[in-house]
Amino acid sequence: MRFDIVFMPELPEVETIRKDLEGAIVGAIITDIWTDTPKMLSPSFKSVKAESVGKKIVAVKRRAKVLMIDLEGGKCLLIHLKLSGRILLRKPLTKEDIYTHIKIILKLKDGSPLEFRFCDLRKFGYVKLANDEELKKVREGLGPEPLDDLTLEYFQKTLAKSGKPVKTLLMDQEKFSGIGNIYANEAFFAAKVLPMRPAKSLSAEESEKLFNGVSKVIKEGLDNRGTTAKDDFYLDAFGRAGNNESNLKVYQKNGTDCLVCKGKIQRVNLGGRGTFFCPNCQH
DNA sequence: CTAGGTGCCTGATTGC
DNA sequence: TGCAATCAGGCACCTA
Repeated sequence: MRFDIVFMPELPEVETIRKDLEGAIVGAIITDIWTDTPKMLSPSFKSVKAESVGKKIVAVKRRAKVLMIDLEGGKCLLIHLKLSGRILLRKPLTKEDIYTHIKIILKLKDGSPLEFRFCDLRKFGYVKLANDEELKKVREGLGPEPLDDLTLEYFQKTLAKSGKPVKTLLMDQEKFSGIGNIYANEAFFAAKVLPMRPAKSLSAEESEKLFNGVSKVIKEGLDNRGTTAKDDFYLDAFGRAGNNESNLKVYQKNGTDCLVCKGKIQRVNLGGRGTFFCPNCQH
């Protein structure tokens, strides 16, 4: 078990963190920011600090996999966890997370007795003080939210226009959004469709099944507060694991028996990503 | 426009 | 044994 390597937060994980944060830090004032990795802050550590310290947090929103911290006065911090990012709310001066790669700390007061710790082993994540263009890109440049805005019509039209492997297209954040490797693999199993098929080769019936599969697995993930899988170690903002692992049918299960047909789950590389499927159930 | 490649980063794994 | 090369992974950015 690699307990602190990759967490891969997707929509259900980021939304779970968002809810945790909303209940805990809205109303708090950022009193200081610390980092040992200034590269993770943009446009610069100095500007993030200058625009954030002294400001009250008025809302915590989410768009796709991006967290949006709205500050009093209209500025917004965009936070992306990428592969290995984690946010932990901890009491100041505790050493609970000393081995968990703390990179950025927002110190808070008034409404929150907690420190906001951004931990990230890979350092791929970021905290970005968004300008208007970046804000617009996040709000309008990403694909529709799978549970709120995604329609079957758009889904089928978008698939019909592309010859890319359908899983690669589903994970394209500009066409769709919030779907990462775990939920993509599970959606294809639910739909009984092979992820390497060219997107436009899916029949209307198959693409509708996939549409429903996406909705099903994202909802399950949300209801279970995210997936903490075998080789991952996603935690919510209070350090609790998600409960969705028992719903996984194929992700990281290569070599094991399919739960439906007793065939063997296979793994292939698709667009540089591990792709898991049952060659018997999925066509 | 799309398709493909690379860089970011670190720890586990594999190769010699 | 020890050390170097390889790999995974979301996404930005680059080139053809």
